[in-house]
Amino acid sequence: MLARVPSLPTFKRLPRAVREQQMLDAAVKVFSRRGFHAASMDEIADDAGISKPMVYAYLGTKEELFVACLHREGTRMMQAIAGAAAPDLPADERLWRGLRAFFGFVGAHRDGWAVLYRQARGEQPFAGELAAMRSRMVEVVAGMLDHALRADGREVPETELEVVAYALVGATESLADWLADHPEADPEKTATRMMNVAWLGAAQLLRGTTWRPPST
Amino acid sequence: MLARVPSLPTFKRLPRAVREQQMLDAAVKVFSRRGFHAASMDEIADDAGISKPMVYAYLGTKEELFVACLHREGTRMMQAIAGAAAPDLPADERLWRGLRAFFGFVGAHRDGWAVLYRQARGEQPFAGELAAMRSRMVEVVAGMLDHALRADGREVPETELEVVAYALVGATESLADWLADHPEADPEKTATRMMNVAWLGAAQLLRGTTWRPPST
DNA sequence: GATTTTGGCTACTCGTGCGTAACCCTACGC
DNA sequence: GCGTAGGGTTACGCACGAGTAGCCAAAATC
Repeated sequence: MLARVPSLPTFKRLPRAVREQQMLDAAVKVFSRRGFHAASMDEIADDAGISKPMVYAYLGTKEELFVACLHREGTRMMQAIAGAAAPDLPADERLWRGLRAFFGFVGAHRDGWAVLYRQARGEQPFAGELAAMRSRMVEVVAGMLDHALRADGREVPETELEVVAYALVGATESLADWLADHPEADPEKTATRMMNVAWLGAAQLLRGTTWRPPST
Repeated sequence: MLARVPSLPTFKRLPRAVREQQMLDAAVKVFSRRGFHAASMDEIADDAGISKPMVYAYLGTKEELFVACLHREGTRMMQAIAGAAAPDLPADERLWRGLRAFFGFVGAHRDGWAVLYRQARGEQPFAGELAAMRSRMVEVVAGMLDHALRADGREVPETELEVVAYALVGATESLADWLADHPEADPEKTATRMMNVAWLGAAQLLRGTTWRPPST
């Protein structure tokens, strides 16, 4: 019925690896704008300049696609940070470098961050995935604090450290959200601010200063 | 076809106000467990012990229902906090009381918090709603810092304060998540930890101490 | 130059779940 | 004692979007 146009030379046969990246780019973009559920596979395929079945053929179902996005972006981020923080530097220097790398990354991948990390927090199937990454971050930060403390001859129960680390990571993520929402803001400056909050507080804690609740 | 049982006395005619609360309770519960999209109106209605059309009649569409949940829980939380923090106390005392009230609330409404605030972060239609609440919190915290600073004769640009406040609020939310995930954890203790991170850091800032990036 | 592999498409099926039409019955006001 | 408003129900329409069947063509490969 359809007068099949005999393949108008849209000749765009590309190798799988390339197409997969295009699809992931499109997926990140669409997921970030619409949210996981509101995003449609059709729109993603469309945005990638390809048809839906190809997406299924290469990256699998919608959930698998989202996880693939999460992994790619997460790995990129981890690498950016790991590459910046040499483990033999003093704690504040390491923290500073890590933060700078982190905010630099978020600044450069604003919607990648916004899309995935913001999305993944809510949706059940992915919350675990994300939580695992966050855990690794918390671990690293807690390890750093612990290291600094021991070097100072002090020791603090693990749970305590973990909670503090959790708070710091949370604050950092929060500022990342802020950064993602303020396109004109400077990542470097944001990192400095975070450092102010985190380090001045952490320094006190490392020194052994502790705040105590007033007798109620 | 159905042999209609002539109204077995399930007699459960309740006034609108009551049913609405039951529905909201059920909605909060289901939304928090399943997430906004995965939650079905049927399940909510079921859980509230009522039929679906009643939910539509009283609370409107799914989105409207969710917003209603957000509002109820948000208002409750705000009241809990506002009731605790008298405005004429010193900054640290106010902060402490606010945090204690906050974590107390989250501890007592774990799934209310988890469900709504965690959900609302991701979903486009509600992100705004949530952002507005967060803004009010940030405002309050920033105002507090500003107040303390002025009393000390110092002054700091508004944006700077806002970002610091944002980080503190973020850290607090993060610990709230942690608390919601750890049923055995003590809200009071969590509040103390947060106070340690926030106040020891903030105190330094208030004193005028500032961290500066090393010359790269 | 034939064959197989790989990249690609159009056009469907089918489940799921929101929202509603149409109807029922009890309690209260008068 | 009777009408009516408000609490309640079942059973459906319908749209939307994930995932698929089936087919085509251009490169590799032999």
